[in-house]
Amino acid sequence: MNKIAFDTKNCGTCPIQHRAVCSHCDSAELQMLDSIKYYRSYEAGQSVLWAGDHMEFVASVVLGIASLSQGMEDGRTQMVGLLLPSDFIGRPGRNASPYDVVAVTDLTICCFRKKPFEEMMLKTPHIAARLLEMTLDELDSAREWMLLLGRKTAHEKIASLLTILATRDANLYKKIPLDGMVFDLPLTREAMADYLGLTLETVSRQMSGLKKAGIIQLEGKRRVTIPDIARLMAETGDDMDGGMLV
Amino acid sequence: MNKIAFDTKNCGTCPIQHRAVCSHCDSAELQMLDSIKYYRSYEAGQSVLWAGDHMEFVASVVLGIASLSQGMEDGRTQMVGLLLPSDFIGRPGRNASPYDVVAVTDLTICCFRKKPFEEMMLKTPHIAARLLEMTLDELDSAREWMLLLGRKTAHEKIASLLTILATRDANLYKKIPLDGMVFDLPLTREAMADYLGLTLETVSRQMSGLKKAGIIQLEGKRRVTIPDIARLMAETGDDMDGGMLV
DNA sequence: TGTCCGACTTGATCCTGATCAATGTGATGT
DNA sequence: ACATCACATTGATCAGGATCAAGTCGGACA
Repeated sequence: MNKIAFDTKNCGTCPIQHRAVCSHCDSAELQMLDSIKYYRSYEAGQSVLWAGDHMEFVASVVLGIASLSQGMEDGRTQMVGLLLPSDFIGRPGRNASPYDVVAVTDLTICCFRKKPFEEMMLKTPHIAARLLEMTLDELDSAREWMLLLGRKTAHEKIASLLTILATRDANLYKKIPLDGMVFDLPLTREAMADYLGLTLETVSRQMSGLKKAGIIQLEGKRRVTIPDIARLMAETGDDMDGGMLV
Repeated sequence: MNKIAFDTKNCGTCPIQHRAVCSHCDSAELQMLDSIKYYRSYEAGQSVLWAGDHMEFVASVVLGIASLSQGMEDGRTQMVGLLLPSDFIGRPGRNASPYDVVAVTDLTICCFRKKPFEEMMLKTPHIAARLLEMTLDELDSAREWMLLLGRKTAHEKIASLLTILATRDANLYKKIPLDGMVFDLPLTREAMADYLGLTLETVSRQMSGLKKAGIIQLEGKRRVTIPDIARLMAETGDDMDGGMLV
């Protein structure tokens, strides 16, 4: 998944988003980026963009989580992207978002005015290269997600999501994925359902099932303890060798 | 979907794959690409690459259709990509395919040796830009596909697939999508099922259903006639305004 | 001409997850 | 302390697709 490390040195006041687009920033580039950037913050549940909205910026997630969703007329919705700190919003050469972008948790993004950002991209090829790399990573995770949506059972879907969230949390805080780990679900049951292509009732039932089976413990609605991560991963249906293909 | 037009002028002996990676080829670039390329052909059903295989090339589809699939241990598989002429196979900076690549129809691809191709990419930024554009297009269609897998009924899935294949056929031969159009399904029922996250029996039943409803006509197993494309599209569940977001 | 085989169709039944409905829980504010 | 509200759980029932099991069709080949 090639995420940017959560590390503030080298990049001054706005580290994450700079390094998200550029891992070899020189000071001229930093200065350029600084001059075209501004921040926006949203509360959990707020909409950042509606599908079809004009976008005058591209942006990078600084703090919190955002989702991309596609909707159908009758109200059915499917989440198609989950954006974490350092992930990129928007697309060079596109003026409108084809997706709803929603703040899942409280969210801060760093926006870059589109026109100058695109000009800068033309002048600094390694920014384009970095974007290509990030986009290919996103494509890979979209394809993994397609397998989940098309072929996994509700049970496997939930186990997969918990594994993803747990692993992500472990990486974020630079812990090795550990048995006995505790973390807070950043998603409501409804958001989990949208992610997994299920109803929120099914999500709730499956969570209760995993709890009864002793695979997870729940404290309140959001706090999850995973006593034995291998046991959870055994429920995902995934290949266990897990060797990342480079 | 930003596909390359099926047009041979300007690009000599190997037009499609060159223009797939480069819409502004100059002769030095063409010469360079020529020197590192070779062709491979496969029969329908043959495997091009197994997941995990070492890849010494990147490639571009010249003729025919290939699929990317993910498998699970127990044999369940999900198609995650359908590659048409001009589509790109492989990823700069990656040595093994994470997917099974299979020739859906008879297939010819044009391979470029990976090392020199990557070196060339570094020297010619518009190739990287073109790859970024293509990758973003693929990401968009993957996300559309996720909505289909997660939220559409079997009925809507089939209608969507037929619409996609019909539209694609119409574009390929530069016909305006037309009522009364006839085309051959390039996919077996099983491949359709893998594409849609269904079983082949369900695919078959839904096809029969559409036929009984008079929305499509079937001659033999593969030849499809669509008397009224709007009527088919009404079954997809999709937004009808269809304005491509640029 | 027959038979063989793979691709497809159709039928009967089962089961997972959706739907509809009621209830529970905890945080917030008054 | 209580009302309120959003979020979550649980139950009862239903239905869309999966599964298991025969059959059909059409082309290749002896």
